Amino acid sequence: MSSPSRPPKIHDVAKRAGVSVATVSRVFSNPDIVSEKSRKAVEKAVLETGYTLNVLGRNLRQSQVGAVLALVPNLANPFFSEILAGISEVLRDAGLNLLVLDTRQVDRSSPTHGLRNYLNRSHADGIIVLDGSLDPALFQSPACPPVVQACEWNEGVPGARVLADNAEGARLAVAHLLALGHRRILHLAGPRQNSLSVSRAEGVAAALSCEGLEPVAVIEGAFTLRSGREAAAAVIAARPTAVFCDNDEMAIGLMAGLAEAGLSVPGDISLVGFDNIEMAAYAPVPLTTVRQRRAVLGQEAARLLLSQRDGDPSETRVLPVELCIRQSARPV
Amino acid sequence: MSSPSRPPKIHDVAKRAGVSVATVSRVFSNPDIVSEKSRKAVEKAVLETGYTLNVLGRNLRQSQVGAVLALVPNLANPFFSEILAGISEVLRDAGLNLLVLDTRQVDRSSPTHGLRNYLNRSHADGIIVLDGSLDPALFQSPACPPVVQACEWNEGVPGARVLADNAEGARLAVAHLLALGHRRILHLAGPRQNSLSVSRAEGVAAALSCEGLEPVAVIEGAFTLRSGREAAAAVIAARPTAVFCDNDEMAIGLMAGLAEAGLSVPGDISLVGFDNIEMAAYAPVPLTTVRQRRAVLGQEAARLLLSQRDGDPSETRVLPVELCIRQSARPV
DNA sequence: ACTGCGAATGTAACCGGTTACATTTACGCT
DNA sequence: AGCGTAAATGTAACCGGTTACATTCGCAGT
Repeated sequence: MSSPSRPPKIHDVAKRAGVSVATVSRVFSNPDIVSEKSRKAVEKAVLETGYTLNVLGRNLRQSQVGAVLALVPNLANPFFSEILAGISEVLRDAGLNLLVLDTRQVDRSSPTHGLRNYLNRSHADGIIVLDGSLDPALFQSPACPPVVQACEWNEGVPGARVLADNAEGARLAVAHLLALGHRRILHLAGPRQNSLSVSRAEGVAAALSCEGLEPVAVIEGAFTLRSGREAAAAVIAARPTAVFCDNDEMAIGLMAGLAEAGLSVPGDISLVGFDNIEMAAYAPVPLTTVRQRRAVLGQEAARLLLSQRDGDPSETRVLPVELCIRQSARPV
Repeated sequence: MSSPSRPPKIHDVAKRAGVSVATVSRVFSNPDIVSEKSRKAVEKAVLETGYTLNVLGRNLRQSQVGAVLALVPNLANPFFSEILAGISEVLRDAGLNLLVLDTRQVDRSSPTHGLRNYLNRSHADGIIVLDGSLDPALFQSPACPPVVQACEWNEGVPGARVLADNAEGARLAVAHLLALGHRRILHLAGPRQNSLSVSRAEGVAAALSCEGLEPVAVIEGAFTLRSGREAAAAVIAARPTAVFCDNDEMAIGLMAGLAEAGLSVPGDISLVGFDNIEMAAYAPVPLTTVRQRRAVLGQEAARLLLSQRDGDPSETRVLPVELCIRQSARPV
């Protein structure tokens, strides 16, 4: 449309439309306060020049980035993708972009490089932390934007939290096994220091203590398929009649490991998982598990971040979970 | 450390260190050209004031965003998470951030809103497109930054491409089935217009034509577990001895559907998938499939984008695939 | 005609860095 | 001492918008 040389600036549009730059700016940010006549003139000039707003200029002046950073422990882990989708959805409606950073890929501790650089108002307008293993000191800086923790959490980190009712979910799962008559129940847990593992262990203990029981063993896994399979030998050695797994992937891995050892699920051992990933229904034996709505969790995290940014006090929101009964657990 | 009022600016640091703002700036961007003495003074002043660089200012001046945008068809689909991880890794090493946008969540066509706003130099320094179904006209604007297509692609979109050797993968899979003696082979494909489906269909045809054969049927699915399961009835009706599925999820879904119908894999029907998702090895019957390295694909896409940004000509890179033999396919 | 007032618009400072260019400094050499 | 040159530093313009504040305009009321 115009000279092919350099991209048109707001100034060019203003000159062409016969108005000031302020008016052009207002047409973009607050069209209602400019007269019909000027507005039309500006819109025409925009079309003629092919002008597009340079967001960098606006962002600098308004001291905002227009993006929120999500810190995920492992971007390749499908568990997080649905949470991210929920986050993304809410952010988009608020006109914000989603930045994603894999905390594994980044130097977590260096005082001057690595993660610290990202935790800055000029990098993101807010941060959603899905990784409970980060140093809380990182978030103490006055330059750090508002923070919301989702899914996993860490006591030292300030700001709102949104999490599934992990203890209740584990309690439901184990209560289900107890109701089926199981007494020798094993807990295939996540990493010891992980906040999810801790609260799920509480739920397990709560359910078992009603009957005066304890787990026949607690085995530590890594939330992965492989670690589930590798736990099979140790599980068998403990001779449980049922296993509660801290997530579905370990449960499915364990299923494979038990099959290799010639044991059948649920014939020899009953299994309950956690998360209700889509694959749970398609496992060798459809998996009884605890559903947590990951998309909702992401949405809620984004909403909390937005309201925190607007000055609302930070709160902790606990999302309900429910038992999803399939075929991997049955009476002794 | 300093006044709690407003965050320190580069000017404050300069005054404190007794140097000019230019020197401070140079300490950050090019420390080698400033004298030892000044450098120490600046570093000391930075610590004392708690100064942190405001990236917005720098970005505006340098007309760069410091981020690359990835356009994914469905963020909740775990297939993409590993690609994103690969992209993220390379970008991080180049000092760039990863922005993610779910193209489902966004108005694809509006001329003034939706996607178009994002395809702008002031939004991202480059774009990686993982969605082959976008209108190529979107990328024609002179304000659009460099584009790389990965995985799926669209002929009309300019720029480099990186893709797995889909045709070869499909050919390998079907040749494997032929070698096992299968003659009645069915193709459970992706959506008809999808670029992956198209090239995989070519590979299927290439392998079959060597024997003068054609698929006994082609069924269109949606790359999902559910669509695989739902295809079971139509599959059975066509009476194949083997099925090649365009991805692992449909294969696993189909496995479930066949089991419900009382058919065994590979006893009654052999199955081959595509992708080698982690779950493939843990399916009810470990799935023979075609491996494509998704992380590598993402890395390569990011590398191509970087070199394209540096002025290198855009090229198309085809990544090798390999057959991964497990237990879901066996001789007739 | 004059005043008052709200709506519309314009001017110019400002956001916080980077960097071209000018200037100063340090130092070796005749 | 005088000069030339390279290294180090400083000054101020610049990136491209937004917005506080001042100004002008339009119109109703007396």
